[in-house]
Amino acid sequence: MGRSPCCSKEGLNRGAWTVMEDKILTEYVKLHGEGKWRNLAKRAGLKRCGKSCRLRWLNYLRPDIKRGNITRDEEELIIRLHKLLGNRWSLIAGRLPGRTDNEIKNYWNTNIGKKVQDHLSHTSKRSNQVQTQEKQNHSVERSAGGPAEAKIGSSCVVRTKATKCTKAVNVITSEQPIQLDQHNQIIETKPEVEVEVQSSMVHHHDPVDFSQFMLGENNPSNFMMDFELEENFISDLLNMDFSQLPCFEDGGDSGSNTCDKGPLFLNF
DNA sequence: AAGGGTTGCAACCGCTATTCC
DNA sequence: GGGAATAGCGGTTGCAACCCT
Repeated sequence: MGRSPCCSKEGLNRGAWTVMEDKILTEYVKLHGEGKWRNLAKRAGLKRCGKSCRLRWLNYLRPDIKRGNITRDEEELIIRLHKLLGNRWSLIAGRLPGRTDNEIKNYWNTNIGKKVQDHLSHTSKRSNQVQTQEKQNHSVERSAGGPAEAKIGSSCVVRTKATKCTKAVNVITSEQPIQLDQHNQIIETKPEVEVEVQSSMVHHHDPVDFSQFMLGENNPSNFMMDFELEENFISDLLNMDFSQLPCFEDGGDSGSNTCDKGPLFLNF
């Protein structure tokens, strides 16, 4: 395409922003608003590329930014949304007022992802014997979402760019649902989870043979549901109150909030 | 106290999508 | 319609702070 680089790097500052730079950028954005970042950088007299200015503003200088101290509620929400959306950090951040995609991504990679990894390595030891035969038959496939997603598995992840859709999907997954105890530690759960998704807004084209998505006859754990989502569908999905979903309800007695108590119905 | 290793996070990079002319 | 500019995203890197021996 012959696209020019976002900035010529000569003569531009890189690395950590100084207090003065922050002040200049903040004052300028307050005065003139966001957008046109390349011109903004020039006009504000900042020796930074526009991209860098945009990132600094969005991730650090915006007045509505909440920083640090991610609460347990927020962490649980991140886990739920990640399970649903995968590494769509910006979408996840959109559900957490004041949080940025970068912060959530970092938090996931340094905190939650680690817990999940520990959890999975622990459970994988225990289930090693059972899975040995399956591993011989199927190569381990990585999900499309990168390392963290590969660690967690993606059986409930809704891919927002896809080609096919379904009326109803019924997935029995052997994946371990994630539950946090009151000390924020991942706890063991029952291995079998039934997930059912129903949608009235997705397209109703040809019936889909879901067996084609299965990695193996009895190994749906890496199954990923692919939908072609209409704009209002994904918008509804992201605007709904996740706490109202049966899957995300506490169940009243245990503090658990995952799919271990029965089918998950997503009715749109 | 020192220095080597680890961690957390801000910033950068490369890419795609969208908008504008 | 095509190319450039801009916006936005997710993955990766660099480095300061912290921890451990």
